[in-house]
Amino acid sequence: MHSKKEIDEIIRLLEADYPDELCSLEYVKDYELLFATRLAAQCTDERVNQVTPAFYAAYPTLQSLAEADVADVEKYIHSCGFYHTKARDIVSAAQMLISDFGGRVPGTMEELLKLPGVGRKTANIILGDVYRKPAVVVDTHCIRLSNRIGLVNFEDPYKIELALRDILPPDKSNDFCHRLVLHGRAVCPARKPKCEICSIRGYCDYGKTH
DNA sequence: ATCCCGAGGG
DNA sequence: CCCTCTGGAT
Repeated sequence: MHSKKEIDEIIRLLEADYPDELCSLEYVKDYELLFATRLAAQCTDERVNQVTPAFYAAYPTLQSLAEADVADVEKYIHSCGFYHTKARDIVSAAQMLISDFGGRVPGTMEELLKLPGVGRKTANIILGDVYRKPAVVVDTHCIRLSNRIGLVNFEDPYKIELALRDILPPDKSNDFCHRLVLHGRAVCPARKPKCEICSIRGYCDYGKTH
């Protein structure tokens, strides 16, 4: 169990470690972030960034994506994995954005969750990064690090989202989740975490015992 | 064999 | 809760 003072210190240390470049997905338009996030499911951001330039060049508008042939979209995103589902989701989400949301990415959780292939994680990315609303993004890194640190002791993503919403200051939760991702990649991966160089080791249940 | 900024369905 | 969807890197 961590005190509020300890939580604040963890936030501060991670801010110092990762001052900027919080979002590692490259995008220009809002819907590009939405679809890049969909592509990032069980795939590295690095690989997503590798395929999106050619993909968005081939389909430069939301309308062109809505009219796209799913099999052709699959060719561009194939290396990201789950390409049948992802291609279908992207094309039908593009259609729904046009038909139901005036061609704009909506700014509420309820509306975002109506889009095919958009779950709470993707929705929170949009709420946080596009609309600058309080958002808790729970992905594989957030699950692993918040458990190792000892902020939570369960794996269910929605339960973690609710727990972190209570623990973290609303105006800092989104950036904090981004930094957990960066820290997860650089210092605290699933295998062989580098506790010896970790800035928050003293506040981490796992780090204190390893 | 395990992991990567998950979502949907049973 | 479980399972499936998938390629690429380690």
